[in-house]
Amino acid sequence: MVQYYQTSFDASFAALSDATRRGVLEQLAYADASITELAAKFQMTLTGMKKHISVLEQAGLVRTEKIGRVRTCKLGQRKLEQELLWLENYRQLWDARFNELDRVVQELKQQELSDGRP
Amino acid sequence: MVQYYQTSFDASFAALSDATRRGVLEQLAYADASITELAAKFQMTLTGMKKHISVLEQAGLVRTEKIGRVRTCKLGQRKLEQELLWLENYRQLWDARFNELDRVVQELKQQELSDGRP
DNA sequence: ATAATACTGAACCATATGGTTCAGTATAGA
DNA sequence: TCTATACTGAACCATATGGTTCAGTATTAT
Repeated sequence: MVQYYQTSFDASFAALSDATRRGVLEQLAYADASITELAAKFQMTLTGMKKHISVLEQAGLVRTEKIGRVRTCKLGQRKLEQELLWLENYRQLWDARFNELDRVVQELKQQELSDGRP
Repeated sequence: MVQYYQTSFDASFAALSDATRRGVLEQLAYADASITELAAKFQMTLTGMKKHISVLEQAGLVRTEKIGRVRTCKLGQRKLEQELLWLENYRQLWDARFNELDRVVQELKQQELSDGRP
């Protein structure tokens, strides 16, 4: 894994580790929203929501634009493709690892069998 | 999203938000390892590595077994399938959202055109 | 001009995180 | 039996997190 990805992964997975933030992302996938709207929907103070938005923005998952006194939040440029690839790769390794174990277990069983009947 | 998944997602994404822990998972996908081995590989005290392993264990990503004085760490039962599904779904929503924006932009262009020539 | 709205920043709080050291305990090896 | 190894737990530390309140500032509406 390249060093470059490390910090980026840290930030995006950390951003995803909070239910409110995952909810915000889902919400923004449905429609853009202001801080006030999001704060209301997730029952939180404006300041609290602002912090979450900052985290998402830092991770490149959300982009915001302030027009007048309203800051509108939209989905950012990152669609978590690298993270998706990491997970897919992991699942593949996991499967390979467990298939290998299965194989070993099968071999042991074979041995038992051949030990059983000479 | 069902409430049940929330805490589980919190734990697994939080576990993945650290480069050392992702490294440990990759390592364990390759071969089981003791705490000492992992601590050496990631240049950290035993106690430090033990904490990471605890986090991974809590998240169900790693399973350990102590035989004699050696605790061996192996991949856990969770292969992050739900998390993978969440990311896939998100990417899909993201694409849909941006395609929609493209469509709106196209419509605006069309309008400009028809405004241009009566 | 006044009042309401929308956000922002600082300060605070409790708890978590990622690491350490130090002092054990339990097991394995000579 | 003595010693080295492998882990474990408590305590500590600095910093981050997820939230709050309170006191602003900037915009919009009346």
